[in-house]
Amino acid sequence: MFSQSEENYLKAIFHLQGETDDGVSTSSISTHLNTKAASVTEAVKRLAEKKLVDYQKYYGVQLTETGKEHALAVVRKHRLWESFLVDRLNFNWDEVHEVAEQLEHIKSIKLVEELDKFLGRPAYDPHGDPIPDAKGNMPEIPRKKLSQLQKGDRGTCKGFNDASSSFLKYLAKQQIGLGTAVEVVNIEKFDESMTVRIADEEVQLSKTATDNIYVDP
Amino acid sequence: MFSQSEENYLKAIFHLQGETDDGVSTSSISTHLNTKAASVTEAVKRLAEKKLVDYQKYYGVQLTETGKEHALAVVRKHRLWESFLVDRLNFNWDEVHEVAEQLEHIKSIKLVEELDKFLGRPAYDPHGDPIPDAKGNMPEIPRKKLSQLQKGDRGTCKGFNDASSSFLKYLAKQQIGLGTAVEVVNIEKFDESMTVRIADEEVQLSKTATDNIYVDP
DNA sequence: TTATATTTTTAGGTAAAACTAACTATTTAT
DNA sequence: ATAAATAGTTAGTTTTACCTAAAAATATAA
Repeated sequence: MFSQSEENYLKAIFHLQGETDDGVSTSSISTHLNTKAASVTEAVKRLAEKKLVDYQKYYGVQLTETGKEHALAVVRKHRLWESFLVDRLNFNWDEVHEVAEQLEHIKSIKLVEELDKFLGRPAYDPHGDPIPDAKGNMPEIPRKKLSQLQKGDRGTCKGFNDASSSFLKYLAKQQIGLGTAVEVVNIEKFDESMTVRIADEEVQLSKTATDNIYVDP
Repeated sequence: MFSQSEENYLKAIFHLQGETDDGVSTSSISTHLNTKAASVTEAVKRLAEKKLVDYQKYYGVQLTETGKEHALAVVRKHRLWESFLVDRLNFNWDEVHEVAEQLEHIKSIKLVEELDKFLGRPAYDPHGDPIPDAKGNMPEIPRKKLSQLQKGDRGTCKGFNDASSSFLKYLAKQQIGLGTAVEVVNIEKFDESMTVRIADEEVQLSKTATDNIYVDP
């Protein structure tokens, strides 16, 4: 089995890897996990020894097949627990992250399977992110960033990219949540900030914000 | 906050302390936690430094008020999670322990409170053990397992833990039901099986069976 | 293309939590 | 009451996972 720390590294690398095929840098991992670069180098060496990542000095890391499977298993648990907290325990979707960070490390295959069944095998978590199935397959959804919409376009919020609690609180304050209907009223040229209409209220959103909000047309 | 290891020590000391007022011995803790006595001495020193136990070299440890509160909080979480696993996730009562050992260390006051509410504020866990409330109070009359009675003790059956049909058939065959009066005639040392008198008949019950029968004195 | 800046790694240190082996205190039995 | 047995503690290691400071490699800019 793997330690919590190892699982956190796998997850971080998974998230940072994204679509690209190049290695994930030491510093990006250290930023993501709030540790120092030196600690990352050590951790990554341990992971490489265990064949969970491919690591080349000075050129970053990539998950191996095994590493990716494990990362996906952790992501699956994280998102299932978030669903549980919101759907069954009355948590708000912006206060589940830290707790799910702990719960995702619980080791029990039966627990995950039964939790999934109990929740009705949800495809998306409360943030709109897809939940991998037991084999690591994600449901595929076409998602657009709010920042990609044009003036006059309408959409429905389907997910949020940045899971930081400050961002989630910001969204809550603006009355934006999953399923919220938005209409682009105006886009400022100089900073790409957006004025959007939400239930007859007009709200100003920075490019940073609209980059992190996913919408369906 | 306290580490998992520290919480495990607190819980072990709590369980070993029982009713008595004398200190819990190093060796009993090491047996309970499957560690070595030397490790316990070290751990206990750390706990004493944090004012969670009173420790006198060579004379064992006792929980302080704070230590006891914390131990009870962990016990509460453990038993709530066991209830959740059995009542909602279709676990059998004999496969929940290891998972609950992990879940009991999750840190979130809201989680415990909401879980308790979600489960309908149960008074007993699936093993029949009382669940402390948020303040650390246990339900008044804790139920006893038949296996906890001594030779010569009498009791009345108040409930059964294992609801499997094989167990219920077994009980029916032995003429044991709700309200049945039992008297402990003998306890075998080597396998803890019990001879009980039920309406002038003597019956042999395994430890597995007596663990699943609750009695009032 | 060389100098500077940035990034990454190495080296050395710390703390928690376990271990073994050796020593010390307490208890028990003759 | 003293020796033997049992129990508990100390000392010295190990592993994991973090850190800082210094060195090395890579990237960038004049």
